[in-house]
Amino acid sequence: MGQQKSAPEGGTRESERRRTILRAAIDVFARKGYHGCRIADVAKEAGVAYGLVYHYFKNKDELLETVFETGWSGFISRARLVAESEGPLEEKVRRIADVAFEAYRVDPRAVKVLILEIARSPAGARINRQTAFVDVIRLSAQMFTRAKESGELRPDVDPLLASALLFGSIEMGLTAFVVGLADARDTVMLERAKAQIADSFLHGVLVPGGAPSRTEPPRSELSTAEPVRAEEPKHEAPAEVSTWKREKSGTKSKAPKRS
Amino acid sequence: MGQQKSAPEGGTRESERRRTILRAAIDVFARKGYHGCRIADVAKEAGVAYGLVYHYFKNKDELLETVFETGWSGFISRARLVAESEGPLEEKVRRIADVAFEAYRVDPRAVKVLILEIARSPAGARINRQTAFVDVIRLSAQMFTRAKESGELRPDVDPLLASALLFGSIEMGLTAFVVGLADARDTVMLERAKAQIADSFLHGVLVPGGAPSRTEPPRSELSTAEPVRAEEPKHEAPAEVSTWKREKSGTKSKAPKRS
DNA sequence: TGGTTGGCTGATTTTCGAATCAACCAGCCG
DNA sequence: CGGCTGGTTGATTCGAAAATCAGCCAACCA
Repeated sequence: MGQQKSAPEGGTRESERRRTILRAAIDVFARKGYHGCRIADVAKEAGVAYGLVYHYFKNKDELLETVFETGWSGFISRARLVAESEGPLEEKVRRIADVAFEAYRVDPRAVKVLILEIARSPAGARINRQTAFVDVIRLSAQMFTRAKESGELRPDVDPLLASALLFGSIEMGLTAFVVGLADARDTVMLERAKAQIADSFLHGVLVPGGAPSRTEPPRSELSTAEPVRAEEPKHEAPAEVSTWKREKSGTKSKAPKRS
Repeated sequence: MGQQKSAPEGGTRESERRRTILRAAIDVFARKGYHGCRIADVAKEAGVAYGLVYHYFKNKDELLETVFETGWSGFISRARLVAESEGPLEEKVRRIADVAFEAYRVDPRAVKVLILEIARSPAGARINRQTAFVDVIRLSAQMFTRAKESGELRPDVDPLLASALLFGSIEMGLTAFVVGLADARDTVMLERAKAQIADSFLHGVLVPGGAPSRTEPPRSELSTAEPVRAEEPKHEAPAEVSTWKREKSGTKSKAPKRS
């Protein structure tokens, strides 16, 4: 593995390959899941030789780890910027939701991987995935603590929990799209979702009368026009759920087909 | 997964073994995750021979599937009962939170498996863990739709999304405990968490003044064309930051140690 | 133009664990 | 008692895919 890249200049060119592979990894992971794909799939997607993947990444785990850090660090730094900025809590919360949804808009597949493969990955125990999540939660918990001190937040609200709830809402909101519960192509829907998340979260958390030192616009702003779309996104199969008949005997249950 | 011999009686004795294995599977999955453990681990945990696992379960997938269904079915039926009952929305929401937290109190490890293993769906989509989850969301979405019709719910709230947010909050709230962010042994904390979840969710969703039984809320639609969001999305730049520079250094990587 | 370097290749080796299976044993029936 | 039945065992098999490695070749230098 030595593969010293002591050569500083060639870097760019070299990184290009590396990035290509990383990009391919994100796409493949998003499509088949981390465990459901082989390094060969990633290599093929990237259009490079199998071995090259190992030239740039020590092993499959490191690949996922890198995908994670790459995507997550972006989100975290943006979120931190917002959380530590000055301004009313309400605005911060909305901006955090913005950050999350914007990330999704820009690169839905990357977000999908983060949410599906990493956010809940139990294996994360050993690596810092969970730690990373915990970090964001703590980060925003501080934001809430400060808001509480300044009287913007209801005194009976626990900062840490509030923080967890906010991100829980955001995550689940995104998950709805990721999983296909809602149509991700529907931009309006995305906007509305973002607004509703911040909105419903805030009104349960903010001091009813409005924060002291800040004139808050009368709530609302949501549903600008557009009647709520019929609430039944019919597409997406009903899923056979209970109908699920294990059987498949012959077929090995593992991954059925590859590529 | 009935498909267990047609003989209904012998069931009990035989099931005992089966249950032991199932229980062991839950524990092991909770500890190392589905992919992170081998059948051998489950067998050892259960104190039975390796081969016996295959006597009761067709394969590893079916084992997880069973764990999953077993756990979900309980929660789902309870939740359905609440969702379809009569009464004010507020009460229903609180009871749903109750159900979730009670499940956690009774068997935290099982809940952990459900929560952590939930959204990951094998590409093949053969196992629908998420389907069960989606079902609950749809179920409660119906509850919200009804509440909306009866005027209990703000008209500008999307039922499906509201449903997702509720469970997102619950899930993340529980996750905080699962992950150790909050001390799960602290009963008071659990109670408070449950209350805060329902509370903050409700206050952002319920019609402020309480719900008259049938009055279509006159609440003029939030005027607002769109003034509010002053700062608009800050056009997040490239999602993937470029901050990454990580060197592959000697991150450990694989997980050499197996128990 | 010959030599050296290093990104790159992909067949080969190794690892690893799911799934199988032949044998074992306890109870039961005739 | 002896033979049958079915739960139980764990070493063995076997496929899949992770990781390695012996070189290839293009670019660059002397």
